[in-house]
Amino acid sequence: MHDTLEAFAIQLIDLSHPEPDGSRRLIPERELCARLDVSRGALRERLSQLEYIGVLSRRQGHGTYLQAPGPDVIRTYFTTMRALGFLDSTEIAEAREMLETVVAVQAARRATAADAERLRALVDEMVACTAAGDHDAATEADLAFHAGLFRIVDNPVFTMVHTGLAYALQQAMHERRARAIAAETPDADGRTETDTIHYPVVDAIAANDPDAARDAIRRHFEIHSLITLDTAEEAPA
Amino acid sequence: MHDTLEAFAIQLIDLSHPEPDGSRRLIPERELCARLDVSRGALRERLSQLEYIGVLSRRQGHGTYLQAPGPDVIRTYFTTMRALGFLDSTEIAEAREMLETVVAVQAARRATAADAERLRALVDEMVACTAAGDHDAATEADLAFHAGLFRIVDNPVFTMVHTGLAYALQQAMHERRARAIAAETPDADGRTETDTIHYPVVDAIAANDPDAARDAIRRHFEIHSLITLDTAEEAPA
DNA sequence: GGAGGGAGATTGGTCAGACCAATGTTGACA
DNA sequence: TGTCAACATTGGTCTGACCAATCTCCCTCC
Repeated sequence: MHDTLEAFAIQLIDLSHPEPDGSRRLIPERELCARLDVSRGALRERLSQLEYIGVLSRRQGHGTYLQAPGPDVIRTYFTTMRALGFLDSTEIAEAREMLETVVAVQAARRATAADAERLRALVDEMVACTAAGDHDAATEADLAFHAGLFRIVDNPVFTMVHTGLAYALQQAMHERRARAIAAETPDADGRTETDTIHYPVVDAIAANDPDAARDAIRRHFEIHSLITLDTAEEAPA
Repeated sequence: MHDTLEAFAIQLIDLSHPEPDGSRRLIPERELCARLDVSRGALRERLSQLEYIGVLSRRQGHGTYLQAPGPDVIRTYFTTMRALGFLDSTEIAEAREMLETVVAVQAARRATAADAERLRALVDEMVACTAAGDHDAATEADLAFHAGLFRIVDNPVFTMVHTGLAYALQQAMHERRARAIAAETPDADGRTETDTIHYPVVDAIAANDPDAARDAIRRHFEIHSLITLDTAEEAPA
């Protein structure tokens, strides 16, 4: 078992059979051991690594499957690094904002009218939730809006990284949003600045105007940044 | 062992002792099993996951250490996904170019004169290598230049992601560069377009001009893109 | 005949103990 | 004092067994 993980993974393809849903079912672990001439313990160590990165799932009493990883594959990666103090929230938040900026610009280049409408609907929903006092739902809609930007650009690497960063920041984002809401004075329509700042982003994307999108998302982060939210974490070292 | 990986990792901190180099040495596996009330096999499955993401290293006959992950932690992640066909080179290349674009812009905001000089030296070296006919060394210098952009911005998330993407593209990049060099006609100084296109990036960064940096890096990718390099890969499904 | 349920098979999850392999440590010997 | 062999430490692997969740199939009962 001194192969690289990718070499090991490739071997598994030949030791599996296709399923109707597009995944591939591996032969049972005990057979795999025999075929690869390795003990079950060593095999399971490798399988658990592949499971960790989301390309493999195991169900007791059912089987083991090779599958396309979901968008949250990188999630545990960042949350673990953050939990151990090897990344702090400031660094994660900074990366997220730079990522969203470039994605908003790219989305403005690529968005169809339908894409823009979907985005606008999400902002409308967020505003409605805020007006109704349901801040948790509003935060959900907020997250959906940002995920929507990535959906337009439709690059799996960016989507995975962004999803992972969003998870790692989730706690901080909820707290920050609650604080922002509390500090803001709603206008006549019950909208907070946090809500309305999203519309220029939608407008720019609907107009396919990358430069306007860059300005709008930048203004958004100016009043809604998570950077420097908490820097008091300490590394375990 | 139904904890999340980050919860498990946090437990380990208390079961380790600091080392002079800043890492933390875990107590032996057999003791860990007893303390965590779990079998060695199950424990090792978890440890191998942490090892995979680079926050833990194991040396036979030596010990197990918690450590800060290096910049290449995400490498196996992308290479494995690519090997299994869940990511293709086009997607990886696109992400890399968008990432480098935003990083070049940010670098232009933050770069000191010393930063810019380091970058310029790398391009000079690349040009010298090309002129001397050492295309491998030139490619190395090229990679170092792009890594240098990330060093200026100094965000560990971006650095990790970029390093991982670069690894996953390494083969493709070498091939592409060899092809580009072969197709180009050097100018009077023996410089190819691939070489000289880097200087405007350095100039923009030295001038702390983000907009110029964006234009320069975009022009760079227009003649040096890896996107659509190969799209003939097939998913194992 | 159809629905429900239980026995058994399948398969991943865990455990225990042993031995192998690499590394570090100690102390005897030249 | 330097060298090296024996031993201790520690991660790496193997074997075989049993547990737990799930599925399959057939029997029973309505």
